[in-house]
Formats: sequence, C-alpha cells, structure tokens
Amino acid sequence: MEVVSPELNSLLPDEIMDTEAIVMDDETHCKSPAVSEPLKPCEDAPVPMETDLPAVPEIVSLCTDAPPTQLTQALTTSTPTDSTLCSTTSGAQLLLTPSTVSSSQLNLQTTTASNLAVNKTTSGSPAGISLISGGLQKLSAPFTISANHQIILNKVASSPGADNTRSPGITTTSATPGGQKFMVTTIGKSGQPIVLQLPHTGTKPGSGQVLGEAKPHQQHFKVVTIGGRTNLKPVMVSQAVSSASQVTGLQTQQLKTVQIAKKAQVSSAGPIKYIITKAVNSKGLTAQTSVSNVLAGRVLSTSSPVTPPRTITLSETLSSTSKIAISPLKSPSKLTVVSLASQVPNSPQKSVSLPLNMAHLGQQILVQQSTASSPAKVVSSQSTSQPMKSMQTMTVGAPQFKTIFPLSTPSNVQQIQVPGSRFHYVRLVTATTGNNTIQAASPGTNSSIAAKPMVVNTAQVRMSVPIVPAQPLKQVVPKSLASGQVVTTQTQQRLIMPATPLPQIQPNLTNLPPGTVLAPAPGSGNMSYTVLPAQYVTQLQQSSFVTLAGSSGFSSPAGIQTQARLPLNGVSTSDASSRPRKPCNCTKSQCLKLYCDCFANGEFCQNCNCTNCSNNLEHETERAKAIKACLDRNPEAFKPKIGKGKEGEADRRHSKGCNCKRSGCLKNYCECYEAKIMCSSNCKCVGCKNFEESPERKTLMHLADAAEVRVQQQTAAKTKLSSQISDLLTRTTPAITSGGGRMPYAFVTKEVAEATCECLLEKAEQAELNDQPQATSERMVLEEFGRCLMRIISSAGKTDCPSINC
DNA sequence: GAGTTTGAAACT
DNA sequence: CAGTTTCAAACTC
Repeated sequence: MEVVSPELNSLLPDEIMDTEAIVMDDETHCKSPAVSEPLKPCEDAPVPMETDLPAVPEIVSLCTDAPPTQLTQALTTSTPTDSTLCSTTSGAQLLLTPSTVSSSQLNLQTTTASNLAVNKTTSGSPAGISLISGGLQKLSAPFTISANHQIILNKVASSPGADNTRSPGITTTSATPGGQKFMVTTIGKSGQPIVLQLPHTGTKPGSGQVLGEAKPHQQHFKVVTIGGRTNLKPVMVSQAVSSASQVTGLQTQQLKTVQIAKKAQVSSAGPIKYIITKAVNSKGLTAQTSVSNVLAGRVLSTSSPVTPPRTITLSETLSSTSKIAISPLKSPSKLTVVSLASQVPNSPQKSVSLPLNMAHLGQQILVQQSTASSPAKVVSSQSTSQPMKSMQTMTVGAPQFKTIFPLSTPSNVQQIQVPGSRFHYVRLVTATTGNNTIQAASPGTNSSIAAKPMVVNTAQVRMSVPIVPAQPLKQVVPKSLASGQVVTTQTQQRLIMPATPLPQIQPNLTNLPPGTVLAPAPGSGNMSYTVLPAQYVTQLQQSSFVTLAGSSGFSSPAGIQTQARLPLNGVSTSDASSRPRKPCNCTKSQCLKLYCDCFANGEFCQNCNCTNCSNNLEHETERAKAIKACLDRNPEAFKPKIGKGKEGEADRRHSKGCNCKRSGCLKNYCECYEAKIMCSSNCKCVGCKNFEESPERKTLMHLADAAEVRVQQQTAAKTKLSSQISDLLTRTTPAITSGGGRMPYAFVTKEVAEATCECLLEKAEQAELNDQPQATSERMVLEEFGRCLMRIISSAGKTDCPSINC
C-alpha cells in the first residue's frame, strides 16, 4: 500500500468513514458498532478512548462483520446497506456517494466501436456500468475506448452549475462486460483526460456482483487517478473473490489523492510502503489553491521496487480482501478514512473504496482530517478477530489533522517535511525483515530520505486518539488496533510509540499535546503510553529514540524521518515551519512544566539551553507523568491558546485572555500582544492598551512595522550585495585566470584605489557645486563608484594594470 | 551579561 | 476560587 495524499483528506468526507474491517482471521471479529455509536474495542483489545463531541457520529468502525446497516451508515450517507454499496449490474460496480460539494459531472459515452459497453447514464445498465446515485452525484463523462485497451475519459470542462476546479474530485467506476472494473478518480485539473488501462483479459459476461459474493474469476480494477498530473496512474486490482468498489463522496473543494498499492503476489512479509502526501489545508485554501496544492503535493508511489512507475497494482490473491470506504460528511471537518485489511481466502467481501485511498490487504489506513474550524474527529479503525498485524491507520488532516497509524509489526515511520510546505509528510513503511526501499514521491520536494531505524512495537495497539490543539475531539475511536498508531494533528504530528509501560498514566487523550503520539507498551496492552511530541520524529534522528526503543522493547526497526517542522497552533504553517523554535532556558522546571515553552508546545527540548531537562525521550516516564499532571490541572493545557477566528487573524483571540496589570498589554509579557492579537473580553488585564483604537498600540505597531521594514531592507540589501559580490567574483574569475591567476583584489592597487577616490571626490565636488541635495550627491558618488568598479573589473580582464579615469 | 520586571503557571 | 509562590521570558541597563 502506498500513498495517502493529505490533499485527499480535504476532499474526503467530513465524517469519519468506516471501512470495513478485513478479516484476517476467520475466527474472531471485532464487531463494529454503528457510526453514531461509540466504538467498542475488541474484547481482547479494549481501547480507552475519549470524545468531546459525541454529537456527531464520526466514529468509524472497521470491523468486518459490522452490521451491514451500520457499516453502510458509516460508509455512506445514502446507501442503506453495505451490500448495496456495490452495484449489482452486470459486471460493473460503481459506488458513488455524494460528496457534499460535488458538482462536477462526468459523462460516460462510448465513442468508439468497442466490445465494451458502457452506459451513458448514471443508472446501472447491463452494459456494465452501474452508478449508485441515490442522491448521489451523477457521473457522466465522454470517454473513448482506444484500441490499446484504454478508456479515455474526457472530463467535461465545465458543467452547468459545476465548477470543476472547485469540485475536482470525481470518481467513476465502470466495468466491461467481461467483468473488468474501472475506477476513475479525477482529482486533478479539469479537462484532463482520464485514461483507463484495460486489462487484456478475456471477456467475461457481466454478472451482478454482490458484495460478499465470492467469485473464482479474477476481476480487474484499474483505477486511474488524475490529480493534476497528466500522466497516467492506473491501478489495477486483481482479485479472485468478488469485489465491490465503494466510492463515497468526495470533498470536491479540494483534491486528494491516495494511492495505496500492493503489488500482486507480494507476500505479506514483503515491504509495504505508506506514503502520506501533502495535506491540504482545507480551511485556508481556496478551491483553486487547493487544486494547485494537490498538484504540487501529490504523491504517487509505487508499491514495490519492481512495480513499474505510475502503475500501482493492487493484487490480492485468493486469500486477500481489500476494502476502502469513505463516507461523506456534512460537517466542515473533513475526515477520511481509508482502511484496508486482508481477508482470509474465503472472505467474500472485497471492496475498494475511493476516492483516493487504497489500502493493501492486511493493512489499514485511516485518514482523518478536520478543518481548523471544526471539531476534531476521531477515526477508529477496525479490529479483526485477530490483532491486525500489519494494519496501519493514518489520519492526516489539515489544518488540523490527525493521523492514527496502527503500525504493523515491523514498520518504519518516516516523516518528511517539505521546505516551505505547510504540511507535514508522514511516511509509514512497514518494515520487513530486510531493508525496505522507500519510494516517496512528494511532489515539490526532492528531499532525500534518510530513514532512521526505529523500533516499533509489535504489540497490539489498543487505542489512538488524535489530539486537536484548538478544537475538541468529537469522537474517540475505541478499537483494537494493530501494533502501532500515529496520531497527528493539524498543527503537529506526533507519534505514539510503544514505550515502557506506564500503567499509572492514563493521559487524557483528548487533551494531549498536539500531535501527541501514544503507543502501547509492548505486550502491556492498552495502558502504557508514550507521549511524543511532534518534533519527536526529528529528534529521533538524533538518536534518542533508538535508545528508547531498545529500552522499550521494541521489536522491529522502523524509520522515521523528518525534514522540517510542523505547523503550530493554527498559525500559518509556513511561518511556523520557517521560524526556528526558540530554545528554552529552563533551569528548575526540568522542562516538564508549562513554564517551558517546549513542553507547553508538546515538543521535546532540542538545542535548548535548559538544565536538568527531562523533556526528552530519556525521561519519557517523567515526561508522561508531567503531561498527565498538566492535563489533570487543566485538560486544555496543551491546546492552543490562540483560537482561530472565522475570518482569519482578525478574529483570533486568546482563549483564556491575559491578566496583565503593568505592561498595558503592549509588551511581550502579554500573551495577546505577543500573539499579535487584540485583547478581548476574555482578558482580565488592567490598563489594557491593546485594543483596536489604542493610540499607544498604533504607535507601537507603526514602530514595529517600520523596524521590520528596515530589517527587511537591510537583509535584502545584504543579500543583494552578497549576490553581486559573488557574481562579480565569478565573472571576474576567468579574466583573472587569463590574466595570470591574480585574484580580483590584486587589481585594486594603491594607484587604482587613489584614482577611484579621486573620481569619487570629484563627483562629490561636482554635486556640491551644483547645489545638489545630499541624497543626490550621495547617489552620484555611489554611481561613480560603481562605474569605477566596473572599470576595474573590465580592466582586470584585459590588462594587468587597470586604469581609472573619471 | 547581569539584574529587573512581568505575568503565566503552579501551588496552597 | 483567590491568594501566593514559582518560574522563565521579556526587558532594561
């Protein structure tokens, strides 16, 4: 399995989708409760979860044997049962759940003579295309079946009332009479053709396929996702069992692409790669910008080194089942869950859900995303009868996103940061016995990946709760998970890693530091957690985690990589990422109290000046206790203090307000002023001058702006000067070389310098005689100086003795 | 860089 | 919840 594009998250439904759990073991299953119901953890793996906002059902149950209706509810909003999600028309299965904003339409038209029969309408037909459109989006797209087994779908550039740019996410599925299935996801630019590669298989009479119906025949899925790329990205799924593709609504406002592929015939022990691509800030981005971001941040990775580029093959042998379900949500928060689990050979159900995520059997990916303005949502992953050994759950969201990664036993986690990007990339690679070759294709980044070995607990993960800094969690996912989980939040991504047992610590999962990652202690089950800050990944590279892993009994190596920082506190990620973290200077708090900014931000101390620091992995126990203590005192201790207003920074306000008494709230002592926001009614300050009309504040602001401008100008001037000098040296080098190897300064002899000065003085005198203003005089002198330099340079390349003549 | 001021966090 | 203490950052010299 491969790619989870965070962009996809923004397109994904607001609610958490429940993907049907894939039964890895026939014997036991974890019942999946209804979406609206709290998830029940598997009996053998209870997972304590918390939720702040149970009002909106967002829990996704991944159990395979979940009640059909419940599952359906979790997956889609329109289909009553799970089985109905699959179209039963001949050979063609297409499930489309209405995306909340989907307005784009695709027209399917057979334009060439072909043995493939495709319906033009959305209604299912014997021709082999069925569209479930109960309140669903219609798909219509002219397509052409080429002679080389390709179907080219030409997306309608524009449809009435539809904005392709804003609603790029379109998924359609078609099937040939022979049972071939095609899933097309258009997530990219409008007007780009979609090409479906048709498998060269014999025609098979289309027959109604119901989810759960096992078929000995192979069915091929080819999924082409076009998300701003013109190149083809077919995905073929071969499966012996009957399969159903489920496509749920897409958030068309933003593009998301998730491609997870596992190469056919790859053993479960083979390397599995997870790539989460750039997350889309669903809030801050407009539709257009989101599209561009998708294009830039989109990642397509191949499943294995042998997998041809651009082609992802999901191949399940008779024994596997993959299923991905995504349900649309009406909430502003966006949550995407893509789960995929392997099934026993006889497992009848097999489904692939788009838009974007495809998980490999035996693995599960949860993608959860929520907007900053909406409550955080929790995705729960399924539990199978057996602890999923290779299940992985990822939740990615932006501006607030959470990632839950049930890590498979040997797994690698890589965190990738693209410079300048406001998103954090997380790559999970299930580790195998051998080294995994990780292919991360993060558009816009050429960052090299130097994964650092990391030990991942093989123990079953009992829970994971993403923590959303500014916003309460809506739900918690109590599910028994595989072996590891990663929770990320909008502002930061954290890893929850297996840690030494800390049974006494039961962190309030809803209020953990942003991006906190909790991982159960190996074998200890659900009560041991290690809370790791977002920077953990980065810091892992500095060796702390290896030690921890060893002490924690991690059994398998994994790699974590980070290239940059994560967004913080709802602040622009670019700013946060570009701004170096301020080192703390704590001396008495051991950096385990909120006095410490590092700790308060959920970060490890790194390159700080603190003494007796315990805010590191070496003191994970103390740190965990401290976190718990803080949460006990204030459940929202780690939530951002500065809320994000609806209209941008203007509405930002301090959640608690300040209590300044002497600073007039015009110094950085004041948290409001420090955050560059006005004091609000939440504040209890005395003598506040930090309000809109305050003249003092305006003055300060002007001064600050002016100072900033000066700094910028100086910086720019220095940069320009350096560039010019560098360029000058570069350009003069050949001449110097040709002139006998003399360095540039060698030409500035005493005579030359004197001549230059004379020229400058003369110029100054001229200006003075002409009663030129000082500025003009200075400019004239400088210009003359420039000319002198040019003459020196020019002469340097010609003669050994440059002459300066005014 | 040392000392002071300040206000949040922690404590009672 | 209020008052006090502790703490580290911000600020001043």
